[in-house]
Amino acid sequence: MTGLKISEVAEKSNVNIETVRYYEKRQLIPEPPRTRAGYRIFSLEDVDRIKFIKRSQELGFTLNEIKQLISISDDKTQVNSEEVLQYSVQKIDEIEAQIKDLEKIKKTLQDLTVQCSGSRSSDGRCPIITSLTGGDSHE
Amino acid sequence: MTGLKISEVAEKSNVNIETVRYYEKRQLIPEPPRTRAGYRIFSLEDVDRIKFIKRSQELGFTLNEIKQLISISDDKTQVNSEEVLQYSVQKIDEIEAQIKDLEKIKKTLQDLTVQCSGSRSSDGRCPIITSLTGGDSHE
DNA sequence: CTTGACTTTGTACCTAAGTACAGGGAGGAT
DNA sequence: ATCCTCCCTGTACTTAGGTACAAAGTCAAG
Repeated sequence: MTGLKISEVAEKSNVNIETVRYYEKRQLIPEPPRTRAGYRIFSLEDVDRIKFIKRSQELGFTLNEIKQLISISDDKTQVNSEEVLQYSVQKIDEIEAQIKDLEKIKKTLQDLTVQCSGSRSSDGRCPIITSLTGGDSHE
Repeated sequence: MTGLKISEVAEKSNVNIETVRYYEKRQLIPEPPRTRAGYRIFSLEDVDRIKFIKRSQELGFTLNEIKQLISISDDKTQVNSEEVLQYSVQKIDEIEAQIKDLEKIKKTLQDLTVQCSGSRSSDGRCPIITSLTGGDSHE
């Protein structure tokens, strides 16, 4: 009686129906049992798992990483905590690297726009363009 | 005599040969003239343009945006500077938003790992997993 | 003249995370 | 019995920026 149809599970977990089927195919959720007619029957645990997937994605994990995360957390040995921790620390490092790259890009772009605003009255050529075009400055 | 073959232009601008053809198809570089046999003939300006594209990509511009940038800079009216400036300012905003998102993700992940390291001796369940799985905390 | 390195075109494949659609079956209300 | 809505499968398409490959033509050296 607690069985949910695909549209129900999709709605409860705020994803598209196709996404549910896609997660099943990617083996991120277990293969659900079926009615005699072939309809999938989901449980509230499936809803929780999909929400877990979505929250993990927001934290920057890919579906493959999430699959790993799930298998670690399903495996209830005492060591699992260690592995997940390592995963997360690594992910934090990756995010930090991304932030650094973006900061650098931002700085470059800001420098260029400052130059551009400053020298506008001279010849009409934007320093952003000329700096990108000509001067083989960084290689 | 200054004509460059595709492999030469690719090497000089540090991209794959296929990438050069791809940029031509995407109209990021002008259609080069051909020899009677159909071989493309490039110039040093093409090398500069490809380098421009690559540098712009590093600054976070997409190929479509770069195409715009090129058409603005080719159009030598006095207003071009203004447009490029606006483009860049907008891009800076986008980058800032991205950085903010990443900072937030990083903070969440850090909080979780701190909790995880702290409470490791209790029951072996990692707080990262349990916090993602159960507690419908944010929605 | 043959070999090897290069070029041409067109098409298909790649990652990531889905979305869309076609063609068919099922369930329940009228 | 019919209608509407839902579900099934399988396949193709999407974005972005390329990469890879096959079959064929070209060029220069030996």
